[in-house]
Parts: sequence; C-alpha cells; structure tokens
Amino acid sequence: MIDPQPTCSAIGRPVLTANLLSWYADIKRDLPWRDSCDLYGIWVSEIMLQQTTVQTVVPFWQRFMERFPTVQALAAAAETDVLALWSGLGYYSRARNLHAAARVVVHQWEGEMPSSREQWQSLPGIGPYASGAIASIGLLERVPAVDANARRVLARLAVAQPAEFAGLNPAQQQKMIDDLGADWVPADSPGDWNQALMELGALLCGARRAHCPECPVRNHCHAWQGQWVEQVPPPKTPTAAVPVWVGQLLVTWRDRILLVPPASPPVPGSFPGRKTLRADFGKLHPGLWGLPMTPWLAGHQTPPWQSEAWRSWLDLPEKLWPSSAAFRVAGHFRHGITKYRMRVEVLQLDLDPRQEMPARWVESETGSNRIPKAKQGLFFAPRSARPPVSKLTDKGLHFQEDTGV
DNA sequence: CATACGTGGGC
DNA sequence: TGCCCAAGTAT
Repeated sequence: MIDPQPTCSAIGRPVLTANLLSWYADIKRDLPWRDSCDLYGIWVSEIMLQQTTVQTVVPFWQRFMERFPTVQALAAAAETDVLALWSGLGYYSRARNLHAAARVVVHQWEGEMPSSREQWQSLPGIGPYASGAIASIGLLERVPAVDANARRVLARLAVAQPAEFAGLNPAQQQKMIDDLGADWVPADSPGDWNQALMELGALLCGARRAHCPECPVRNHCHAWQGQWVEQVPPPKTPTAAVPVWVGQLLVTWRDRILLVPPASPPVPGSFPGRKTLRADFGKLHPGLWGLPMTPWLAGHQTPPWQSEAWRSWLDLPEKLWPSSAAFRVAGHFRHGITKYRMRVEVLQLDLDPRQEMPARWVESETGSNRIPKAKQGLFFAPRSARPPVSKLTDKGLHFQEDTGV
C-alpha cells in the first residue's frame, strides 16, 4: 500500500464545524434579507446573488421587495414591470424565471411555497445551488448549497493529495467536492453552515488571494498545511476574447430618452469590409427595451456613421428630425457579453424640446421606469430608465473615457 | 459537456 | 488598462 491517505479528508471535523460557525456568527455581514425568515425574500435574494456581488444586489433587492413585497404581488405583475426593476442587474432570464415561478406558486400551488429542496428545484430558475440555499436557510433542511466559493473552500480544506486531485477530470473533481459538501452539512444549523462556507470564500479564502493567518479553520486545512492554497482550484482556461464594435444612438427629448422594443433588429446599414458578428438580437436582452444599436461588427475600429440610416429606421416624423449636424459623438465605453469585448460608441441627438410627440410614444407612470408593452416601434422613457448595455444613470451618461453629457 | 447570458469592482 | 472574478441555470 503506497498511499493509504485518501485524496480527500477532514482534519478534526467537529472542531472545524464549531470554529467556522462561531466565526460566522461573529463577522457575518448585516444584509437586509437576513433580517427575517421570509422565504420569499430569501428566494429573491438567492436569485439576485447568482453571479452577482452582495454590494450590487442590496439596492436592487430593496427596491424589488418594496415594489413586490409578496409572491402574490410578483405573480400579479406584468413581466415588463418585473424586468424594468431588474434592469441594470444583468442576467435577465433570472427575472423572467423568477416571475414565471411566482406564477406557478400562486396559480398552481395556491400560494403555498415549496416545503422541500426537491420542490424548490422544480421551479424555473432554481438549480442545485439555489434550491439548497433556500431550503437550508429558509426551511432548515439539512442540504448543501455548494457554490463556487464553497467549492473553493472545501477543496482547500479537504484535498489531501493535490497531485492526485489534479489528475481527475473537472467533472470528477466537482463530484468529489460536492459529495463532501453534502456530507459535511451539520444537522442543527445547515443554513448558517452553508452561508459560513460562502462568507469565508468571499472574505478570506479568495480565488486569487487567501488571508490564511486570519482564517478560523486554517488548522484544519490541508492546503494551509501543505502550502498550496493558491494552486486549488486550478485557473480556468479562458476562452479567447473577440473584439466587437457597436454603435448606439441616444435620442433625447425634454427629460426623456428614446428606447426601442425588445428584440428590435439592429439599425440597417452597410459596413463594407467589416464582418458582422451578430445581427439577430432576438435573444439578446429578451423582454427589455433598449437603445437602438448597429449590428455587432468585428474589430474595435469605428466605421463611418450613417445618420440617414438611423432616421429612416426610426421613422420619426421628418419635421422632428434635425439636420445631420445635430448628431454628435457623446463618448464610448467598453462592455463585455460572454466572449465578446465590445467598444460601444454612442451618438447623441437632442430633439427640439418645443416640439410635441405623439402621446403613444410618451405616456408612462410618472417617476418610474415602467415601459408600456404595446408601444409601436419606439418609446420616450423617463431618464430613470436604465436600458441594458448603457452607461445611463439618473445623473445622465457616465463614460469611463471621453466627456459624458 | 460547452456555451450563452450582464454588469460592476478589484488588482 | 486589461483581465479575472462574482451566492448559477438553462439549453
């Protein structure tokens, strides 16, 4: 027997559990969804927190809970309104799935929230992680909630033979860690345990850097004892970035901005010598109104702007359309969607505020960024609207480079 | 199993 | 500045 030590093991697990829970009780951040045991609030937070930092989520969660305080309120809302509140948070399918799931709970289950992890996972948008998180935190069910943080922490704690571990394929590695995660959940405080693993990963046991001297469980950690903390998990092989150029048109009128409906096609135009990487926007930002955009063109170079193409595409009345001299480049910024690294150039056009617009392009609830769903072709939304892929804020445009407006 | 899906912040 | 990362899920 050459190597009697298993690839994975725990060093003094009962003490490890006590130390980690004690540390978590001391340092845990005061987050609004931790103030109550409201299953619905926990659910919303877990969906928002997917791939999104706590700091970003907090204000979105507060606005969302104020507008949709119960699952009934959410189910009764129009999808457009849900998306408007989600706008700016990203990964919009989360919002559509959350809304669809709320309707299942209210209309098929008589408003009764799921009472087990298995039931939670049957809802759209709820996978292995979220179901475990909600069930362990909200229902005190003894189930794991293993996210990227927890996987990293568990791997560092438990992998005793890193070379052997590295020899496994990624799926085997993940299964080993996930099994461990399921096995280690204590029966008496599963939610705190799961959150403690994640909190440790977020605050001390980072992917790039670990603060081992401050770690409450370093004495139970194989990686600390073996000095290989930053070698697990191994760095991912990045997919090659593809440079993209996109043009946007920002049309302002009084205190409003022009938006086009979900799935609007790009502004037609010919860009000789430039390869079009994406002209079908049907699945891009589904359900969300946005700024009119050109197709995605390969490379970062700016092609000639075609202001006449914009006018005819938008089909605003000619008398409202100023001369091409009114166009100006407002600025540019960078934006990434999956492997695409986009340079987004914004052309601005300010319409004459003395002119009137047809009411169907303007009306909306005052002070909200609600956008009616049945508008024809375009809509003048309040400045508080926050369309995706934009640097629009309540205070105007914010560019990293150039001077904004 | 690989890919698509957003955005903001850290280093 | 440019890259990497963040409380994943659906297809």
